[in-house]
Amino acid sequence: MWFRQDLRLGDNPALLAAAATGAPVICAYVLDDVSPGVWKRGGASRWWLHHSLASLDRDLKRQGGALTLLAGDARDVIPALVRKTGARAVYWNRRYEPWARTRDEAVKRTLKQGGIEARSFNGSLIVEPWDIPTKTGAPYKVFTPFWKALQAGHAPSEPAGRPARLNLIKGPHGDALEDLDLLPQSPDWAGGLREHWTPGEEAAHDRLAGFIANRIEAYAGTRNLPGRHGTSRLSPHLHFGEISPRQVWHRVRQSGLAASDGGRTYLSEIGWREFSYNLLYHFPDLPDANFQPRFDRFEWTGGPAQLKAWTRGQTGYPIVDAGMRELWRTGWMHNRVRMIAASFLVKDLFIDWRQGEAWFWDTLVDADLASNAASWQWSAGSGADAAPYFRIFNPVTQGEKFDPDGDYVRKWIPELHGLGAKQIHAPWTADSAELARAGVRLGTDYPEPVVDHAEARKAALAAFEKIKDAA
DNA sequence: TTTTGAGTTGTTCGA
DNA sequence: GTCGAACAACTCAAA
Repeated sequence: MWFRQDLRLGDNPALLAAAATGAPVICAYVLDDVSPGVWKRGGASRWWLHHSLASLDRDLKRQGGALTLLAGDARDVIPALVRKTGARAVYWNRRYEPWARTRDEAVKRTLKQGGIEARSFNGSLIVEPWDIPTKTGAPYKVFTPFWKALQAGHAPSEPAGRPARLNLIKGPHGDALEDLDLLPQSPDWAGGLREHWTPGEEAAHDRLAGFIANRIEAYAGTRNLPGRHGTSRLSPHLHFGEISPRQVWHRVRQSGLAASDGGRTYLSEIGWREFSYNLLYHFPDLPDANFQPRFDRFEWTGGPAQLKAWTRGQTGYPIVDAGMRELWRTGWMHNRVRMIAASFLVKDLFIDWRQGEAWFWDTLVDADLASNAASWQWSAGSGADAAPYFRIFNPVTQGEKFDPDGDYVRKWIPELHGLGAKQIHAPWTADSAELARAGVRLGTDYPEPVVDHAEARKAALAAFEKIKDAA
């Protein structure tokens, strides 16, 4: 059993099939930093992976097995492991990243040439991207019809539990987890991650249960409020396959809330994950190239200084900076704020969305090639079914609307703590007495805005106008 | 083949 | 303060 991004024992099709053979099963994980090229896993994601592997190894040991850890190009490592162990078959759950598809096909070919059975399964998606075409056979490019078709024709079957009889044996000694170098050493910047997250299958189910018990009913409204704990925070668990979308779907149904506003809205977010994978599969350039080629002519005039202000949370727009600091500290950012921060990078700072995509890739614990690429292209306006060009978020209005008391900003930008709700999203509008009372020296404790949003908006509209004709 | 209806998440302006 | 319209035109998906 070759584990990849399916780090769970429950509802794991490849593991179930391996168990069903009755043969002894060796469990392996390969840290392959070679095959992904530029899309090698980022720092925050590596931290998560470390702990998720540790968790899976503990679970396997309880069943008499263990996880064999190996590093290197899976095209070499997997066949070598087969030779060493005398394995007769290798089972795994599919991945959809372009580099992973190429790699896995090669592994499969090599194994089959050697007379080894190689089987892959669907362990990550409700519907395989090739199983949900439009009536003309083309892939869906618009979310709503895609989601309708999925619900009508591809509702997932009941999730399976853990294999009832699993004959695990220990494989050869591989690398020690510590030697895979997944954790930051000097400096150890993972303190905020440890505070906020517990990787692993059990924690994933706890998160989901807590969400369904306490938050899903009000989700349609509270999901937009970054100062409240209104979302499920399941994204990293889903990314690593500690829980399957099918399990999520059925837990929500079992709760009886699937048809409520909150339940429907939440399940549609699972739908967006599916849609992103559908796009990535059919358009493998999605992470690297504008889906709409006319965006190739867009003039990205923002430079390194602006990018630095954005990544450090020093743009002078509190809602943007709060989000960027939450990301840096916890490896996660609230979805509403992701949209605001993305809109700001692209439409206020005129920086190519791919730079934002790369930053998120490195800093998010839930960094996922499909979701990250599809969402950045959506925000930039360059994607399939993207936001209309005139949809430019106003960071002040958004802050006032979705963080009305300023709690979220105060949490992540302590230097603005003394400002009231009226000024906290636009500190430059406070008069000098108010600033003095709050103990804020603008330009010293907290930056002046790096750009004037009203001007930037006009410039963005003009820039979009320029690339409008001739698609 | 042609037609028709629709398309995640917003902002601004003027009445 | 509130509300509706304008912001473009295009592409997608299905009838």
